[in-house]
Amino acid sequence: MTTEEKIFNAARIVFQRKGFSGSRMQEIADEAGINKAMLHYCFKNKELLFKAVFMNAFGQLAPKINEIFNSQDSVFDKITKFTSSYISFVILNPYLPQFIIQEMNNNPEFVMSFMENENRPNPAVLISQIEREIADGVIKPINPKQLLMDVFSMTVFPFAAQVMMKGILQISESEFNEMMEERKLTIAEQIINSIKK
Amino acid sequence: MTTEEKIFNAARIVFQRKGFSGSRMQEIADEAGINKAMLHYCFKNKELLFKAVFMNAFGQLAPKINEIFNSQDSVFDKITKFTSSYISFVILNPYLPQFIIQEMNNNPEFVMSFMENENRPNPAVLISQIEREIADGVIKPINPKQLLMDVFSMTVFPFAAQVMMKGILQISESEFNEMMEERKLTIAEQIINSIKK
DNA sequence: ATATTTGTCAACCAAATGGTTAAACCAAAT
DNA sequence: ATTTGGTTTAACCATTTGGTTGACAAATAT
Repeated sequence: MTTEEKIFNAARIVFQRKGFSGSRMQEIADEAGINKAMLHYCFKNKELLFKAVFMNAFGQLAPKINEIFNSQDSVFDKITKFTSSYISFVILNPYLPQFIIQEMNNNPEFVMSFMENENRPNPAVLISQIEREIADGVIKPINPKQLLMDVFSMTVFPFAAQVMMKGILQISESEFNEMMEERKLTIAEQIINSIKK
Repeated sequence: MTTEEKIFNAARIVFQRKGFSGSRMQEIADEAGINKAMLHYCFKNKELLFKAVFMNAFGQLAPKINEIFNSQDSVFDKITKFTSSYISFVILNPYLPQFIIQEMNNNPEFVMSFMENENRPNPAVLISQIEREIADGVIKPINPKQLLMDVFSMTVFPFAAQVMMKGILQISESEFNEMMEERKLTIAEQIINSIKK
């Protein structure tokens, strides 16, 4: 593993746990097991290092989502594929959702700036498809954006609010993961049931 | 408005927007229109000021939730009341959910410590009630904790991930609020439909 | 072999930041 | 009028923190 990779991985761990302003360059250096000066040698400064980590995180998710959203599948299939593959991925990267949401809230303009490129999750195609399937009588008349919000909510929220949900529901790490595995199968079914005609 | 109140309100605004580590004492002082030394005169230090703000935020939500969860209503009525009154409240305090979730993630041990007292959202009663109604054949056999997760997800997520959802769905502040008003009525109906026998 | 570039570090620096202090201010009590 | 108590401030302090420098080692090229 190159030094740059060591730094990047360390930065990912620290930034995702503590956010941009809660993270210290020294802590990242320690985590990477190298000198603090190396951070600046490899990544210029904190902001650029953060940007690299954030865009990598986002860049892992967005294409996956777009691929599903823009495929030739039916709306029902897209919902099924999205929930299942999103949960599979995020179980392996449990800090990602909260990390992205947090930094977007704390620093909207900074984040939104590189939210414009073609790599952002773009549901435009899916939305028209939903409208078409409504017109065709396959789906009940609903607001497509509300449907998308439902899908994201049911899928992403448990991870984003993981600590809180564990606290409220009094469940352990492993119980939580079991519940998420279960959700992989149930969420889509439930949502589809509520919108199919 | 007393100085202490001015400080507290300023702190609430700044902390909720930028989180604990992203907030500066000077910025809070400026927002309150007073000298920085007053912060320390009134609230000793940053941590205690933050604690006051956080516990106030949490203290506004938890009792509301418990009141509904522990009432004499049916499960269906509880779901309806929760979603509707939660959304009404949070529309007026849109930064609250993300604030609470963020600080819980960034600082689990600190937050979990006062998650032990009687003031935390406690769904124990509701969970047994769900089990009873399942046994009685009113509700389909489901995992009660999954049901709670669904309710929280559908209700809280759009606010917690507000900035991201606005970005992805390309909606404005006012469109967002309209959607939330609509959700007040539809979410409960949708969830109830998916679990009623 | 030698020069040159690249990688790595200990020590250092300037700015930011949380926190303190001592004096001034002011209203109420004497 | 003077004292007294809490309130408010400007100036200051110690530490933390992001970032830099110059020396030195390890490759890489000539």
